[in-house]
Amino acid sequence: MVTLKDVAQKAGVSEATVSLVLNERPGVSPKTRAKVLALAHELGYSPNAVARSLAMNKTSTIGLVVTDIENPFYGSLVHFLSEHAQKQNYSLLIAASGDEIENEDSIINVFLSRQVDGIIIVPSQNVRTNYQIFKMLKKRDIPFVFAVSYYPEYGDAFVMTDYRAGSYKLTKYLLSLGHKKIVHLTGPNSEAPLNKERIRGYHEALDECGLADKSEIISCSKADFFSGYQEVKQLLSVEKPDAIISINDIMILGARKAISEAGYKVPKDISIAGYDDVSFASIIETPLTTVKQNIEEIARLSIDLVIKKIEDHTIVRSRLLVAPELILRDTTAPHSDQGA
Amino acid sequence: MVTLKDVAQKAGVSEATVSLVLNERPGVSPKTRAKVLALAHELGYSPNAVARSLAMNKTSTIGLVVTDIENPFYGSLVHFLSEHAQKQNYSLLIAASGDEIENEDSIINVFLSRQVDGIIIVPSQNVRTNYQIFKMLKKRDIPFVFAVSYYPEYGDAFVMTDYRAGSYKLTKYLLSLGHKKIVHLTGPNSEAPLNKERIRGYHEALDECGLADKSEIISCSKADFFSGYQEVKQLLSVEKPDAIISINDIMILGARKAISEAGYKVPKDISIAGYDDVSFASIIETPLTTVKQNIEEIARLSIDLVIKKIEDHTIVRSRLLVAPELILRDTTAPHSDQGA
DNA sequence: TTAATGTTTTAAAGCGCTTTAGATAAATTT
DNA sequence: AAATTTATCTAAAGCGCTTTAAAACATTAA
Repeated sequence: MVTLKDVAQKAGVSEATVSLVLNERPGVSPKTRAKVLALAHELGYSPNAVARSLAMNKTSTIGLVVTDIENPFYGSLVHFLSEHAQKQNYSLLIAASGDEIENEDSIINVFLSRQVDGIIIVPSQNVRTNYQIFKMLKKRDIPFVFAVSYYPEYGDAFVMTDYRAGSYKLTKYLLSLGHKKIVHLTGPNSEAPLNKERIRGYHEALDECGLADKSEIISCSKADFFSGYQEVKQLLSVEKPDAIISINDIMILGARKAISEAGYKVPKDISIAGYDDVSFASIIETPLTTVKQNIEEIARLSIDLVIKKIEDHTIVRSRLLVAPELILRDTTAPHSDQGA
Repeated sequence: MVTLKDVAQKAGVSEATVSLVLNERPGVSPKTRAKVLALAHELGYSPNAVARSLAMNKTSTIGLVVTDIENPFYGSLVHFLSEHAQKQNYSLLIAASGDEIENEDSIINVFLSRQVDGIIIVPSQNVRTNYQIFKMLKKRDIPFVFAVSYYPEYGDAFVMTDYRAGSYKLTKYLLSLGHKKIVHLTGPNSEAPLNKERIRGYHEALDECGLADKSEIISCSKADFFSGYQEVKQLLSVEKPDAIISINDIMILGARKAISEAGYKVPKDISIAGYDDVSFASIIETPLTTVKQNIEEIARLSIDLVIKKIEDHTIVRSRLLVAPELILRDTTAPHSDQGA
């Protein structure tokens, strides 16, 4: 392995000089600069970032703890986070928590040990009872930001979709189609921002139309396909709503399965809509009406925010909401009372 | 920040002793060991992995360069890689190449600069013309393994599905249903192992049934939904095959769209099958017959292999093929000649 | 009691870099 | 030509850890 020292010796200058050259710092003559550069190239010198980090007390590394990369939504998020981090010359240390709270904590500790400059957390949707770790991060002044979700009381930076607005828009749209009974499928922890804000938007829309009494929230034990299927199967055995919406795209596909099995057609008998607009939403047989989260924007803002916090340590609070977009496809149709 | 030195001073011992204790090395009395441990805990000492790496010339970090995490298949792979790396006390530095060859190279260089202990490469499917980087890795004796795909001439370690076997099984199955004309949709670079081996399996199965002359490969410009749609639309305007298979699940959904638009029913008129068994394959309206890759196994073997290479530098070659599994769902049915 | 052996402990060097303060050389001013 | 100023360069310390070789101490054997 060729080190800075080697370059210095070959070039007949001090290590300090080589360091200055390689970091494009002023105070070295064009002549020596050229000589050093040539030699470095010739020897195939590649700086040792570990040594550099130790000396500078900065690793140019961001730690990313993410619940579940398997989920295409998070996969996409990781993709854009990686892309933007690279652009800014940061590397990403990534670890999947598998949606387990304890894993989150231990991953964060590993990150700290590895001296990451900042941390991006895509938190588990499970219920957390112990917030020690975030208090600690704050006390130790480690820059961290929440992406996609967050804990309202802890951390003063997050980036996520304006869930309220998304659900509001979607519900309004369904109401405009003449639907009255719109059932909202939600995840297990209805206090999680991911669920709560969506429900808020839903309620606001209903209220505005004087349909508050039609509100029906069904809380699924897990926010997955099977859970959506089961809950809707159960639901349909007692009543037939006009429409069903959900906090993600996957659960609503489970719902659709139950709907088909019950002998109803989508969207003729029941309109359905998802949330997220994951990759498959547009390519399935009946493309899904859904609310698209601008994942790339969330990723970009998250990276920028954490870097900002790293570089000027003075940021107070920034809570960024990214506007969602209503994507109309084929699973929603006017209520059968209204003409098609 | 509390350092090893702080702990040493408080405990009234040397830094060397503290180091021995913290690394659970012999040669220190139980008494001092206890004292040091207690103090370390009390002070909230957390070792600085960067300093450690520099001293030991080992980072316990694996660099992962992956084409496209957005693709649920790779997302899932990354998930399991992360999980297994954590279990073995390695961290993962991840970067997405966005399927661009040049990015792959520059990412690898960043990894080298960061002194990763080894590299896992999930290569782009684009055609590579310059293999310098792999030669360099080899020359510098950097452990690296290819996952999911590989370059036959470069690198002596890879882990991937036995694509040949998967396509063979699937084709055999379709033949057993009475189909004769089975069209195979493949990606742009038919020399990439990902495509080549699949085609081999397909041909072997046809040959065995004396149907070699029925073989038809359609090469799509990109291995995505739209490309699958277009090629099959074109195909159906001239002939109607018995079945269509593909190198992944996404393209075959494109194909299905074209099939529907042409007025055919799946699977009554045309059977279709994908490859990969990505998450959505089972939850769409008509669940997809496909070949499941054992992603978790691929991930586990990749991590184990690279770590093995890191720890005992003597491995020669290991080319691991993971068995795929045929998943029968609802998009395949007997040929209409045969009774249902 | 001394020598020999074994156990614990530590001083010091080193990992590859950055940075600071001072040395040296060159350019400018009087 | 000497005195300043300015531009280049470098010695040395330091980042937080590991490791080696030797020192210090305790134990056992002779």
